[in-house]
Order: sequence, then C-alpha cells, then structure tokens
Amino acid sequence: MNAEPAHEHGLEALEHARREKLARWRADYGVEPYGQRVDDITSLTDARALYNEAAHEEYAASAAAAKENPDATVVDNRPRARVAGRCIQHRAMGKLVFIVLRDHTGDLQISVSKAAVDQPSFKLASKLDYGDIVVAEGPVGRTNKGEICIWADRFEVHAKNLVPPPEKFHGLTDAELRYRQRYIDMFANPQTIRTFTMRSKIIMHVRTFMERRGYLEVETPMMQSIAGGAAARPFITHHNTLDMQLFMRIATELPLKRLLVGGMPRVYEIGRIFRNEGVDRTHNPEFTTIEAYQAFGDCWTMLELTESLLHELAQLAFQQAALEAAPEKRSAEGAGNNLHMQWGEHTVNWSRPFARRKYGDLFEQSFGFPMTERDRVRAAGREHRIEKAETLDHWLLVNALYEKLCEPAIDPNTPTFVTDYPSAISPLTRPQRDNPELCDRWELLVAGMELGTAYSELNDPDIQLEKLTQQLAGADEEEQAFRTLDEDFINALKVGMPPAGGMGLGIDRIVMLMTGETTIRDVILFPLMKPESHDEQSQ
RNA sequence: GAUCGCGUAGCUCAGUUGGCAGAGCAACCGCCUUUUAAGCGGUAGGUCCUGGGUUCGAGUCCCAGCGCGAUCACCA
Repeated sequence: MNAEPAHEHGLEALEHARREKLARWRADYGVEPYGQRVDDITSLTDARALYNEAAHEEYAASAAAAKENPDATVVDNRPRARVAGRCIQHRAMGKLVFIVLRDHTGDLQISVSKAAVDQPSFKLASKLDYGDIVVAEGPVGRTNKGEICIWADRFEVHAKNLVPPPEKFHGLTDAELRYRQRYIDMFANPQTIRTFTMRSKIIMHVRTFMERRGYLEVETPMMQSIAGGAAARPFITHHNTLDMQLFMRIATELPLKRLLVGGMPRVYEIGRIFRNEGVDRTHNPEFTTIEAYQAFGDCWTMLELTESLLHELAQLAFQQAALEAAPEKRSAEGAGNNLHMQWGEHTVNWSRPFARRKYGDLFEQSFGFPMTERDRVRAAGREHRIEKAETLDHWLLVNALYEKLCEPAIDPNTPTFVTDYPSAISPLTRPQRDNPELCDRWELLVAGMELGTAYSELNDPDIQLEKLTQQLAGADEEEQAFRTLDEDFINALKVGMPPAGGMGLGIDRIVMLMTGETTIRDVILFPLMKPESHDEQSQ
C-alpha cells in the first residue's frame, strides 16, 4: 500500500483514504463503483412492507431443521426485494455486515453474509463507507432482535462517497452548511425531504384548487423594463444586445390585470418574485407568490377563495402530519373543520371561518380614539417615537402606528383578515363608494406573519393615474432611480378593465405554516447565501 | 444598520483561576455470523476564525476585523 503523503491532513487525508479504497476496489475486485441503470427498484418503505411473518417463520423453522438434519430441504417463501439507498450506518461483524440504507421514503437495514454473496461483494460490503450509494437484493426477513432486514444475495456499490459525511448520530446541524450543501442536509436530515415533498403537494393542491374554481394559469415576464405592482426595491439587470436596463419583477400584479383587460375572466400565476430587501426568518430575496384575479369579483370574493384554499391546505397538512407522525416537528389535532396546528410557540386554529377585523376598529381598540382624528394621531406618533412623526402624511402615520401596535395585538393563533384599509396606503385599490378614505382591501395575518392581501381592484384610469402620480411624487431620490409611471398600464385601464377582485399570497410562508418550519430558508431548497469567503482574495 | 451570542479535529461538542490541545463519532490497522449510535485492541488527525495587544506564559483576558446565528430596525 502506498504511504500516505505526509503533507495531507484533515479533509484531504480523509478524501485520500476514500480514493485509495476506490482504486483498490477497481484493481483488486474489478468492480466499477460508479454504476449504471438498475430497473425495478423498490423503495425502502415499500420493501419493509413486503415482510411476511408466516414466510419468515416457515423459513426460520426449516433452516433450523436443516441444521440438525442435512437432508432436510430449506423452504424459503420470503418475498424478495431489490432496493437502493445511501449507507447511513455500517456495522461489520467479521463474516456478517449490517448496513442501514436511507432513501426518500425512509431507512431499512440490510445484511450481507459472507456465505450469501461472492467474495468481491462481501469485501465491498465490509469496507463500505458511510455515504456510499448501494443496490442490494434479497429476501425480506428479520433478525433475531426483530429488525426487518433484507438478507442480501446481491450487493453492489453504485456511487462512491469521497467526502466525509456528517456525524451519524447528531447529523448535520450547522445551519449554514445545511443550506450551502443541501444535498448533504437532505440525506443527513430526513425532515428536509419531507418538508419539500409537502411543499410540492401544497403547490399541486393550489393548482387543482384554482382549476376547480375556473382560473387559468398564466406566466408573465420576470424581467420587466418597469418594476411595478409593489413598492419594493428591485434587482437591476441588463440586456446586452438591446443595451437595455431591466428589472426583475417585484410583483405579478400589473401584467395579470392587463389579461383581465384582454378578456381572460379568471387568471392566476404562481411564480418567483424578487425584492432587493433584507434577509431574515420570513424574508428571502426571491420567493414564490400566487396572485389571482377574477373579473366582476371583489375583495370579498377573494376572501372566500383564500379562506377555502387555506382551509383545504390545512386539511392536507393535517392528514400528512397524521401519516408521518413526526411529533418533534409537528403536532396537529382535530378533524373536519376543527383544525389546530402547532407552529413555533403558536397553535394555529385553521377552522372556518377565520376572524375578520376592521383596520379602523383595531386602531381604535389600541389607541382609544378613531384613526381619523388627525391631531391625536399626530400626538400618538410623537408619543410612540414614529420616525418623522411631525411631517409624515396622516395616513402613513396611522399605518406606522397600526403596524407598531395593532398588528402585534392580533391573536397569532387565529388567522385574521384585517379589512377596510385606508385608501391612502392602497394605491391599486378601489376606494369605498360611501367612504372614500377607506377601501375594499384586506390583509391576512397568521402567527404574526403577513400571508397575503386582496383588493377590489381600482379600474378607473383617472383615479389610478392620480394615485400612481401621487405615489411617485412621494418617492425619495433613491426610489426615483427605479420607479417609473407604467403608462401602458394606465392605457390598459383606459381600454377598460372589468371590476375585479385580486389576491396575492406568499407561498413560502404558507408552506412554513403547513410544515411547522419557522424559518423561510427551511422551505426554500437553495436560499440565497453570501458566497463563501476565500481569505486569500478578500482583504 | 443596532444589540446579543457563537467560531476548537471531517462531524457533534468539552476545555476549570491564564499553565503540555481533549472526548465521542468518522478515518486507518487488527478481531468478531444477529448488530441497532454494535463492541474490543491499536494508529493517525489541530492556522483553537483572522490580525494586533496584555502577560514569564493566551483556546481562555483586551481591541479590531471576518463569518454564522438570534433579536430588533427595514421590507405599504
């Protein structure tokens, strides 16, 4: 054997050891540890379910009899399975090796006996590394201790692991490494695949729900020359041959409304949007929303739609939690309409109907006077040290106070629609006929998170132009760099948009609530990370 | 951006009043046909995040920086 180069240490030495093993396997046994197509693989969970007690007993008895009397025949009617998985535990006991494999469905033990396979296979099995990907085949039986186990008579390595895997009991807990090397996190922490499987099921359910309701799914541009529909800072990019500045979209709202103008009665888009803002437990720069628009609906149409959708998703999550029984992450109780789901410190009650509270009532409840009393609002602004309390527009000040005191006062355990928003902070919403200071808009709050918003859409081009112009006038120097009046949108309204209800929901936050994950990074496969620093280059 | 916490072997973590750098797992060699985080014997593995300072002596104390996390602010 080659002497290990003296300069290698740590990670390099560990990889070197595995490369040497790989070379030995090729040279000594003629095996190729990077395998190829294998058909008819049974998942580990399905293979476990094949276990047949009677067949096992019959086999065990006849094998014991055959030991006493060499003439007796061994009866083996145990079901057979071909499985594949990554080695996550390895216990070699001389002439018998126990290996625990893991796949996307779960874990299963296999055992390789020296007597049952050819010599190369046994050598591979006994020298297998944690992290290697294996194909094995044999009868499904059990061990003396009762563990269901495949007694392999075929054993192959189909991918060699060269990178030392995380510690097998504690797994990978370092949050940064979990996100940077998600492919390791996924096999080290089975919850990760469960969460993203649930995410997929939720999105699929949203699509079938919207289809049932007669909505058409559409795709609109992610790269736009004007980033409209929200007030966030956009990411800026550039098209080379057209020498043109482009923005990544910050909302899907304005293109979708153009589709209402064009004559699509019900449209929705599920897609990624991009906001150049801070990163924290509930914000990732790119995230997924659903926006839906229904001609001749209003914000109450959207309320019913949203409440139904979320209630169905909660039922789906409830069933899933019951199936998985992953009590450390998730506990859910109830049946039918009675759905309580734990999320962090909270227990969210998804029973219908959700709560409805008027914005103004919440304000008055917190401050003891109506939000329309300008002098008292100004005084409250000073008292609660709102930034620029002296000069801020009345309604912006109301909203600052609302967000500081009223929003946190909403019961986090009860999904709550806050309705009747001030028009002044809702530039795309139609003012109420009998009280234009308020508008038909709601926001949905669950567990302290804003889950979404909906409007009765403003379809009067003149009022819309006035509101957008007003908003632009209030923009500071930095904002003016990326805010432009979308004249074509105004033109579309001039062509005529039917009255409509529109709604937007944050898919990632919904997935958080339904899976019990309290960090948005745990429901986004590859959350945005700073590049890893290389000390030689920085500084 | 502010505050707090953390940064020690591939992973998970100890490290006392400032006094020789530690454990378990993983790796390597050996033994073992029913293990369950297998066990037993042996070997190897360290820029204690980086830079400065105090000190006879710093993983430990001080300063600055970097990275990560949490909370807050920002995000209609």
